[in-house]
Amino acid sequence: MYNPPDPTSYNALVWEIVKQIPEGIVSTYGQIASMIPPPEDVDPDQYARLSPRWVGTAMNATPSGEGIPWQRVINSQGKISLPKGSSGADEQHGLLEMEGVEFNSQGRVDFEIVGWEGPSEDWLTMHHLLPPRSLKRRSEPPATQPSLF
DNA sequence: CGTTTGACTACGC
DNA sequence: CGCGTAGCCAAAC
Repeated sequence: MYNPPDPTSYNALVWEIVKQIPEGIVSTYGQIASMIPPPEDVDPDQYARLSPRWVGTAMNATPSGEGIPWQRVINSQGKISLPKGSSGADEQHGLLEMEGVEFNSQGRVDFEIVGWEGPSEDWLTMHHLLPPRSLKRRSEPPATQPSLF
């Protein structure tokens, strides 16, 4: 994968966003990446493909003791991404269950129930970020969006 | 100094 | 549901 233009500031931004995830709620690498605007000199498509991995890299470098709820970031399949059986995966699973997040028999959470909707519009605007893409992949998307005008 | 390997994701079988 | 693939950088081996 290739790395973000400025890994240091990118990581800090990722952690800042992760801090906004409420207890008992989870987000995904891709959803967090979708809030961070692509640099102007980067192809949007390429950015969309690679940025989730940058978020993963940022999470891997999460500093401890700064109140960053790293456990609330899982993959798009609703599963924990840390190596299965590793102490890290066990810890993440435990912390989430502690918050009331439930896993089914296949080790997956239900985004319909615990999926994050993202920070408030105000917070996003304040930080120059984009609205996150929804975690719920509905087989039946809203065909007709009520006109706002 | 050449290879391997990433806390990812969407998509096809 | 599980497995393989592309993406194509850079740090760790």
